[in-house]
Amino acid sequence: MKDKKVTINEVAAHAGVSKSTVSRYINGKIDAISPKKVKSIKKAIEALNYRPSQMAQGLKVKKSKLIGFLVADITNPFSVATLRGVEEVCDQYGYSIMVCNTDNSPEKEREMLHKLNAHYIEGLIINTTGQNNDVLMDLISQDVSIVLVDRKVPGLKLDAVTTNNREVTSQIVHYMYDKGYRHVGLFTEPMAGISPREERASAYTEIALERNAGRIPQIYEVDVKDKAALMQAVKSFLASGDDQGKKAILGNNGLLMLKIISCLYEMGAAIPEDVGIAGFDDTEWYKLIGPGITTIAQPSHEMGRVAMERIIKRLEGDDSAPQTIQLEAELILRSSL
Amino acid sequence: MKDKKVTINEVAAHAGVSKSTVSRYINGKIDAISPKKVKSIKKAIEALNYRPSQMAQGLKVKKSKLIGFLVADITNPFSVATLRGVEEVCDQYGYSIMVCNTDNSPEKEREMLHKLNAHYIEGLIINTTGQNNDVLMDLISQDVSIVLVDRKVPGLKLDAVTTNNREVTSQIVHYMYDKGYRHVGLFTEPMAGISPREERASAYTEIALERNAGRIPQIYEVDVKDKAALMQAVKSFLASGDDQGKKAILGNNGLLMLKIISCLYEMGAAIPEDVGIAGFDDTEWYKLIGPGITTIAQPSHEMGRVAMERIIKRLEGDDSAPQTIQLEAELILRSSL
DNA sequence: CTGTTAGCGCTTTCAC
DNA sequence: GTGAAAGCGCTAACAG
Repeated sequence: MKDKKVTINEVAAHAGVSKSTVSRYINGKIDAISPKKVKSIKKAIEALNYRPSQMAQGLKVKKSKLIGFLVADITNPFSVATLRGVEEVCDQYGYSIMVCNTDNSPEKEREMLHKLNAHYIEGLIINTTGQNNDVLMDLISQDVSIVLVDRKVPGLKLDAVTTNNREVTSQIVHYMYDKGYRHVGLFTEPMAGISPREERASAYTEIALERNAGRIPQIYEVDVKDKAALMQAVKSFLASGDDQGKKAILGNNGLLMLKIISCLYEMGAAIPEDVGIAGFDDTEWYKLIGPGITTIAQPSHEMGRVAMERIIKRLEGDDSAPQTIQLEAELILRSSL
Repeated sequence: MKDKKVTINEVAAHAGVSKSTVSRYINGKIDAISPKKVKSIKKAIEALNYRPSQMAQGLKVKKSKLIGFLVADITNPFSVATLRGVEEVCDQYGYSIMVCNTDNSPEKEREMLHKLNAHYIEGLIINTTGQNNDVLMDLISQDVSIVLVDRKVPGLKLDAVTTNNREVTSQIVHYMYDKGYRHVGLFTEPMAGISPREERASAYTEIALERNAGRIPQIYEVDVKDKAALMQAVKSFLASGDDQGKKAILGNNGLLMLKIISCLYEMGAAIPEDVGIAGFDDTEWYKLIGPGITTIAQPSHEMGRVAMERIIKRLEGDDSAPQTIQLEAELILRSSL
């Protein structure tokens, strides 16, 4: 039962060659080996069911074939879609993924980064809190390729993959006013220096100011985890102002949208009759809820792919200046507005 | 910039001790070291920002601190919830998780298994296709602890964590008939030897036979990916029989439910007026769709926790007979029936 | 073409 | 208490 792992030595013995030759074989230097030895090595490997140890290889060549994927919350469908994209190209190149959640906690993020580092990850795709730039720099200096997804960090010269948050936010806010809404409120998770949130808020503010002169843009920073507070915020928005003109909510991400809709549902508010709503991230159930939720679909899967491809390029030696790749989000009109 | 990684040797040099002593320190054998050396080592580690290499440690002690999580599809919310559970206890014990998707393909599963094996995973939590028992046995013989989640495999004596599929399926099917439905159709992904699907189908069949004498239970095996075929199946079910009595659909998992509801929505069928529906897995949006979807909530998060705890126990040396831990799913009544 | 040798970063006897 | 030495499984010169 305890076969333990078969090593290169046993293969070498079985095949009657030295382990260097087996090593050559493993590494594809087949035409530097005599055909007969190739055969016997191949046979030995099959007979013994041998698989080279990543750990040993890695220790030697400093390549773990591991990619870290550090997200705020894997529960967010956005993250899962991204992960899938990352995975696609990882598979293609023989990399494996280590997934970690930070729950948006800088401390946890720090811890995870150290852990990933101990595993000698070669690449890191991260949705950072922005509070651990020092650790990130450490990683860089140890030759791990990093790409930021979704969130950029001011002052960190790193590859990044983002969406055109400003443009698309303007677009939807304009659309909301065009639809006749007089009061558009933005609900967002705490901005805390997180770039997409800030970009969206800033684009929202700009348009809201422009389209609704005299009315102060209403931004509600809420904690998705705190249902009661969220309910409170929603109620407060609905009760706000002079009560003239229709109101609509713009939700900053899919998870938050879910919670907001949930609140509306509990309050018995009809969409879009009582209140319009639109938000970021498109999940498959958006079209099933009530009249269908109008939304901004982010190319999350694509973002994952692109991010990982960037890492591959870096790993292959590309050392051009860090670039941020901006992908286009798409406005999907349904009937919640 | 290229600081490269600092090693135990540098720490030893900096602290003026041998690397053995540093090693002892790392491994917590502190009271076997003189206090002054402890101090200087500690200082050196901090100064140098040293982190021991998992790879080197692992190679030496045959412990990678890596757990494999192999699921059919991480896109399924069930999998994500489970992953979160697994992660919780992993964090607690210093393990990291390697996540892989098999897409229910035995070949891909096999490949992933080999990859994980090359990384010397210590534990494996798997949602298996059931077609790679040989590889699983290999892993076992190499001392990796395996626990099956959700899906059991006949003939494989392994720890498993499942839900009480039969009981809860009976319960809901009874409930459906009690509610006055005369025709209950089960929609499931291909059973193909996958235990929960079979258990549910068998429980369904039993109750359907019992409650609706004379009518043959209707099981539709469909591919979630094939929208057209699914639509066809739904239509066929709705058109079936003598058209007397209300019809209801029982969907075998969350992803499938989403697709089915989507079909119903496109067909303009009202829930529950035109057709009742209920299914497995509870996702947060279930309650927001139409009248709210009646469902069977599986304790997926808990399943992940329990599975990983089992692995920890095994890793700690527990070698009692494999056990299957059955957790209770819960019927959540809403208004889709 | 192929084997010998050294060593990746760490742990672990085994003496002192 | 502590260091020297050997070795985990593998790769990479370096000879031959």
